[in-house]
Amino acid sequence: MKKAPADTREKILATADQLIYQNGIYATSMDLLVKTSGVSRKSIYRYFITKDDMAEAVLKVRDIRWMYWFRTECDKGGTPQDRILNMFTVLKGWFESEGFRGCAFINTAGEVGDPDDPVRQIAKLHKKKLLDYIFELTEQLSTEQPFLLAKQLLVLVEGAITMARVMGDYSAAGSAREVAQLLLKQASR
Amino acid sequence: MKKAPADTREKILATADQLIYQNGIYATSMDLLVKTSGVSRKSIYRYFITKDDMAEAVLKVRDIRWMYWFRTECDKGGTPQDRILNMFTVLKGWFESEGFRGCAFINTAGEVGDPDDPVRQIAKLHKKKLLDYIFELTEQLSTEQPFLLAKQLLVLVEGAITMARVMGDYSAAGSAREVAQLLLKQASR
DNA sequence: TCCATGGTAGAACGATCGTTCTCCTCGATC
DNA sequence: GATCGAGGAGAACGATCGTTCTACCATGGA
Repeated sequence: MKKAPADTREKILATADQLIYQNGIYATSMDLLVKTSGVSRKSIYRYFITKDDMAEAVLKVRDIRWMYWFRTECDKGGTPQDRILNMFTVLKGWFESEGFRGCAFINTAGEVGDPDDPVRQIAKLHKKKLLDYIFELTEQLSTEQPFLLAKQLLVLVEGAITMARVMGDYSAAGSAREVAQLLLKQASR
Repeated sequence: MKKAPADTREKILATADQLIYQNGIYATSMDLLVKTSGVSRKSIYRYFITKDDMAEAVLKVRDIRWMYWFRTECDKGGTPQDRILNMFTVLKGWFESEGFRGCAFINTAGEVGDPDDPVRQIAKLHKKKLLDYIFELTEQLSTEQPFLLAKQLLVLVEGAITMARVMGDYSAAGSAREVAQLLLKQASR
């Protein structure tokens, strides 16, 4: 059975995603990617023009996959309030999962200095999507300024992720959750 | 007048600090450092065993300098409450300052995958110092659990910095400040 | 049967990396 | 005045980077 053309591309993306998430873009050499994925150099360059092009594709896929996963997990909560608080429980589970290395997009922003770099745009867009999702939730609350609340909640989410990554303090998810609880109480008055 | 031996070392550190902060450790080549600083390769390697060794020194100096600056700026507030809220005003000023590129230590955590790497330890310690400072402030409040409050405030600080860096949203400092205000109101009851 | 296609293996290119080296200059100290 | 150490300019080393190339293999449709 001949492999479908898309299979090779996906194997490249899946392997590169793991390598980039674990070690970063710079530390992921094409040589390492070839050896780890079992895909030849020629095939890699058939599907991607350059390494940067491939890194972009990897991050775009991760953006979609992560957002879908996060949304699905959080939406298991019943009320909008539950879903909002659920975000921080989901984060805690993520922190404690094997191979957790923080947010790939925050890491990318740390790696790539130029704010106009394509991968930085992807990172920016990713956080924008996250803000949009939180805004969807706060809109369902009977609060006066749901967008301001969404931004405040995003600060909590980003803070927890950053503390987990830099300090290794996974309890930051709990701290953020406590604050979120207070915010919700305040918003419902 | 012959230059004091320490002058060359400090020139290396000052130049490397700027380059690393702007572009990251990987993107800062020794070649670029030589050209930018005007210090010869030989002199650099006289004061630092390796590039990694130099990067460590750079981050250690920045840790001390940033903490001193942040502390001094925040302490201009009068009451402990003022100082705590002042943190976010100071952050906003930092975000809007020329050449702002986020927190060098969060960036380092994004660049260096290995959590046991020496530079990652420096980053971790830096955030620990920041937590200690915030704890000093919350201890002066008549609240029951000053350490928990300090951790919550640190989540807000890290969240604001991360949003400023990744999204370019400097208003995150204001969002974090609003939440901090609510936390203080809650703590003083 | 032939041939286009997608794949692997691996050599090879030029560029750049961190690091070391040689050769030269200058200024302070004995 | 001789000596020594700090520093500068730049060549050079081996390693590794991203990228391209050649050679060969396997498959499926005309």
